[in-house]
Formats: sequence, structure tokens, C-alpha cells
Amino acid sequence: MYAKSGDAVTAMAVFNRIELRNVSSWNAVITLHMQRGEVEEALAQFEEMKQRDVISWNSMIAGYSQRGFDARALILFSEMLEESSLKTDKYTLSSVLSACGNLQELEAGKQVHAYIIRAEFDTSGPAGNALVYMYSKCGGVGMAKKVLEVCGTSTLNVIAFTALLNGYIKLGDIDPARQIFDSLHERDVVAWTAMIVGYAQNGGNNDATELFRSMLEEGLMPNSYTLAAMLRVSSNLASLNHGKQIHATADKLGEVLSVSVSNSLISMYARAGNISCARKSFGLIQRRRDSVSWTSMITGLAQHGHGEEALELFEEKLSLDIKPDHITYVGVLSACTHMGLVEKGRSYFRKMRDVHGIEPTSSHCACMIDLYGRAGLLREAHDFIRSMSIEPDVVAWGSLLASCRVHKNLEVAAMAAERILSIEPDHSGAYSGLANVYSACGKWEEAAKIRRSMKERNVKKEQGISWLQIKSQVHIFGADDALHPQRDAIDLRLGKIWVEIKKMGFVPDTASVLHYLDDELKEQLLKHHSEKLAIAFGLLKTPENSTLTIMKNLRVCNDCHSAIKYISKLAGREIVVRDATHFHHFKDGSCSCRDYW
DNA sequence: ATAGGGTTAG
Repeated sequence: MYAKSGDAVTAMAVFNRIELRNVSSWNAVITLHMQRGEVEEALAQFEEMKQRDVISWNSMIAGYSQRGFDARALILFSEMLEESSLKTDKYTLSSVLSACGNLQELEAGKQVHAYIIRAEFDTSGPAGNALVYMYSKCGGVGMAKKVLEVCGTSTLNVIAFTALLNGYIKLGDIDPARQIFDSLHERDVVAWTAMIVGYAQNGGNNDATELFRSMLEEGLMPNSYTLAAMLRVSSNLASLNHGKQIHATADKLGEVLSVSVSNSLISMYARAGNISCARKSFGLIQRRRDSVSWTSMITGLAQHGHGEEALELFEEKLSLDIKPDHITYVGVLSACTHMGLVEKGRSYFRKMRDVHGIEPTSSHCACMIDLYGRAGLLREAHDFIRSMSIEPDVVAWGSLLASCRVHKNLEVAAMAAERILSIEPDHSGAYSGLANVYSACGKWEEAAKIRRSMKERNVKKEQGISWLQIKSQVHIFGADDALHPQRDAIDLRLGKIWVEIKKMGFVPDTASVLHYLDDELKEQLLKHHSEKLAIAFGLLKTPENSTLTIMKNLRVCNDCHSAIKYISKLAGREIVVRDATHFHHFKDGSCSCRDYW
């Protein structure tokens, strides 16, 4: 009675006073321990029992699987099979199947399936649901559908359907997932959330947002999972407005202090350009911070050029004995890269493996190559890539290629480009990267040749675009965008700015133009880079003194970087530019990256 | 007295 009514303490107290315990009360106690996550205590009771029935075993196996000890669940199951006096039932098998699903053990799952068929178990109900779950989790969506045909959709519950829906999402097949979602009669929060996550992961940001709205309309309460997923959508869009709305919703529902929501808020604010709000969210969870909270904050700070603070935070994390993982180290290494801290970066790279036992991944290696390359140590970068313990990938060679442009090294550049193309023949970055090195070296002919062969092979270059959000409207600009309806006003403003900043000492960096043209034409091209258009437009349309935030898909060029510094001073405005990798905060004539990026 | 789905980081 006490166990059922949730009063675990009283239930245990009573249990301990019983001298002649029967199997049922033992079983109840095992379940109680499992519910409270006390796995070892449950096992101790289980081992102490002299007589164990099927339910005792089932409770242990189910409890293990529920608490994430799936491997232990399977081991216990095999021990159970050795006790010939016992017969497994549908509950045993469904727990075992879900453990197989969680462990992605397709083979073991198939064996259980075979057993179910041989023993002629009823697959309507728990066993059918569990089979669909197992196959969906193991990437066997086809088999899951077959099982579904046999056992019938009417007996399948929302849980199995959600697993199937997720199976499709994992394969990137969003449409069949949506079909399942639409066919569900009773959709609960979990099913809604799964679908929203599916969209958020596959670039369907608008679909996710729409779904979220209909969910609210139907009167369903989002929980911390849903909110975290929606904050991820805000991050994808890098939209502060969108993110603030979700934040407000979370506030209303009393979920802002849930760790997963806070973590998502930290990364959303960082990615949407507001690092101080990110700090606030991090501050609000103080002692409940988990490893992800720290990593999110460290990475956010590194992206915003606050490298020292990022490293201080990392040391604080270590001193609190919170283990860093491979993603934490990506943040740490990139913090070093963007401050040019070569020695520090090198020692952290060593520490990662020697102290924390984390094997370097391609991301870590790319960071190291970047670290050396940007600091002008092309030789070290090259040596590093040759000594890598894993096969260098496109990103690694890309980092090397990028540093060749700064250091005008044609030989290494050609080799790096070749390696990239041997891995990914249509990699546009390899072509443009190499062409850029040729241009930077003044070899216009060669550069043009590469651009031509790019065209012949129909390799599409990624177009640079910049965008900004004003109220709820997103304005997108391409380079030299003649199509914008307010183009004349933008041009006029840009013309004035150009004259003024030149008076202040700005010199257009014609070397940033990688085509063979005379200087005046080059200057025209530079003047109409997408981020400059976006900034001119932003200055026209937003209130004075407000911070202007611009997003860009590629990296900012040297000329724009220099021009924006002057513009921030001229207009007395803080300008934030998020490029492909980082945030630049321009204020009063200087940039937070200290011109190192 | 027994099963079960979905989050967050680069």
C-alpha cells in the first residue's frame, strides 16, 4: 500500500520490520529501489531473495534497462534463461528488446524475435510494441514496418509509433515520419517533440516553428525537451527574437531553471550574438551546472573572442572535478587558436590525451592546424598533419589550405587542394581556396584557369550572403545586390560612409579582391560586399545607439573587417558581425578579435 | 507485482 501510494520511505521501513517476507513484498521493494535509481540496492535485495519468481526477474531487467544499464539487463536475461524452472513472459521479452534497441544490438534483437516466433508469443500488445521499438532503434525501419503489418496498427501504442517516427528521422526521411505523425490519433508531448526535433535537425526550421504553434493551439504543454528543441531552432536561425520568445514561454511554464533548457539558452544566446544573456543563463544555474553547461559557455565565449575568459572557465571546470569531453576540448582549442596562443594550445592538446584520455578527433586536429597556420607556423602545421594518428580529412586539409593563402605558399596549397579533391571531388572550397592562393601571389592567369575548370566541372561556389533581422523581417543581401527594393537609398548611404571613413584614414584593401582588375574597379567591388550593404541598410533602418547585428555565411574579408571598424566609430554604433565561425564585436573603431581571426 | 518513446555542446 505504501509503495503504491509513492511513500517509499514508509514502505521500506515496514518492509524491514517484516520477518516472514513473501515474494511479492520483495518484488515491490526491488521496484521501489529501481524507481529511485538505486540500482545497486535493488540488486542486493534481488540476490538476498531465496525464492525468485518471473516478476522478480522482470523487475530487475526492466529496471536496469530503464535506468540505462542495458548491458546488465541483457546479462541478467541470459542468467534467467539458464534457470530452467522459469518461463519468460511478454514483459521479459519486451524489456529485453528495448535493451537491445538502446544498445543498437540488432543481432541480439533478431534472436529474441526468432524466439518470439518459435514460442508463438502473442505480438499484439507489449511484444509487438517492443519489436517495432527495437527495429526502429537499430536502423531497421523496413523490418519495423513488417512487424507492424503482422501485429496490426491497432494494438500499437503511441510509444512504438514515436520510435518508428524517430527511425525515419534518423535516416533523414522526414516525410514518412510526418505521415506517421499525422496518422496518430493520440499525440502526446513526446510525439510532438520528436517531430519538432526531426525538423530542427534537418533544416526545417519553419516547419518546426509551425508545429510548435499548433501544439500550443491544441492546448498541449511543452516541457523541457520541447523547449530545448525549439531553442535549437532559434540557434539555427541565429534569431534573437525567436529565441527570446521561446525564453519567455519557458519562463511562463517555469522551465527556465531546468538544466537542459538553461544549456540550450546559453548556446542560443551565444549563437544569436548576445553573449551577456548567455552568461546570465549560465549564472542562473550555478551549482546545478553539468558538463554541457560548462562546454556551452566555454564554446560561446571562444566564438565571441573572449578567449581568456573561456580558458579561465575551463580551469574552473577542472578544479570542480567536472570531466571535460571531446567537445569541451574543441572549445578550448579554438579559444587558443583565436588568440594565437600556440604554446597553450599545444599543451592542452597533450593534456587532452594524457590526462583526460580523450583521443583526438578530426575537429581537434583541424583546430591545431588552424592554430599553427594562423600564427604563421606553416611548417608546424604541415608537420602536424603528417604526424596525425587519424587519416586527415577534408577539414584538416582545408585548414592547411587556408593558411597557405595568408603565407603565400603555392606548393603546399596545391598539395592540400589535391588531397581535398581526392576525398571529395566536388569540394568547391578546394578550388576557390587554391585560386585564392594564386591570386594572392599575383598569379592571375593560374587563378583564372582554376576558376574556369571549376565552371567546366560544374562545381558551384558558395555565394556570400549577409542578413539582418529588423522587427520580424529578415533582410538578405548578396554581394552587389542590385535587386533590393531600397537599393538607391542604401547606395547613397554607403557612398557617404565610404567618403567619411576614408577621411578618417580607412584605406581600401584592394588585395582582398582576388581578381585581376584595376584598383578603381576593385574598390567598387569591395564597397558592395554583402555585409557592407547589410550594414548600410541597418544604419538606415534601426534606431541610433542600438546594437546592429549582422549574420554572414562565409568569413568576413580583410577589407570589410577594417571598414566596419571605422564605421562603428563614425556612426557611434556597436556592430556585431557573425561570420561562418565567429562573432566580431566592433565598437569605437576596434574589434573584439583584436584583428586576429 | 512486471514494458515503453523525445533534450542540450562543436
